[in-house]
Amino acid sequence: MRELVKSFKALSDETRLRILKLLLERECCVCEVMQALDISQTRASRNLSALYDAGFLELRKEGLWSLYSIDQEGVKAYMSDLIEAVDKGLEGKEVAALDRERLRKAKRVGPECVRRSRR
Amino acid sequence: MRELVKSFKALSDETRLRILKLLLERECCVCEVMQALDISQTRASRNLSALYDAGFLELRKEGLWSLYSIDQEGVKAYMSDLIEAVDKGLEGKEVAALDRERLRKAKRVGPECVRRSRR
DNA sequence: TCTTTATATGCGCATCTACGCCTATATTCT
DNA sequence: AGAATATAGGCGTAGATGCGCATATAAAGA
Repeated sequence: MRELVKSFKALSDETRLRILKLLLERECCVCEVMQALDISQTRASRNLSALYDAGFLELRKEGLWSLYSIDQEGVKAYMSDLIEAVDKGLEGKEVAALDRERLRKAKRVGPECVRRSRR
Repeated sequence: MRELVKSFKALSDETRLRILKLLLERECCVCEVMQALDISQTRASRNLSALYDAGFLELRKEGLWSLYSIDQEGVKAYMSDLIEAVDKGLEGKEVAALDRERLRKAKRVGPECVRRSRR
């Protein structure tokens, strides 16, 4: 689950999505990214790193260039994590002690948790 | 694309993922969510709203309760957006003027964009 | 009507995030 | 070696985010 949060964080930024869009076309160096998206070098570099750290990109060094490209395996892993998570209800059960019927019968029409948590 | 960023933002929080996990089990009121996840009322309410605003939840009022549940249609829409986005390279082309070969031939071995953007 | 209870929200604060500026590092060319 | 260039990273800051506290609102029930 923690892994999923990390992936979603990496994807919840317009600049990074634009970078992904660009890299879906083809492998690019930082310079090309900054040109194509008309953003600063720092910004391009930082966001590429972020996507890399999240496992969405591959990095290949060639001379002065850092060539980034989509990491097919990483994306595949993300997609299958996502699908599996939904499939099995995001791992384990969170419900546990939850039982609305029981609470209803226990006199109170609903849990008076607010009050309890206040004092 | 903007819509996707919004969705990813909503999903990039552990509390909200736990809420989704819970709601995959069954519909819950705010009280139940705060109990099951052992979080404050404010926190439960705010995060439920966030998921609702992002289109992942449905809301049904019954007496004093706000009953939240997974919005099947919303999730479906998200998944298809996601898949379609990847499929068509996240809408439109970003590459445009990008041409590494051209740049290579233009004397410079690589774009000297850093320098250019500095002054 | 008065009380209880569930939920939502304004305010303030601590923290996180994105990014610009500047500089260090590394590689290549002369 | 010295110069040019591509990239990364430190530092500072503005803005976003998460959340607790207190309170407003609304729906029942007594």
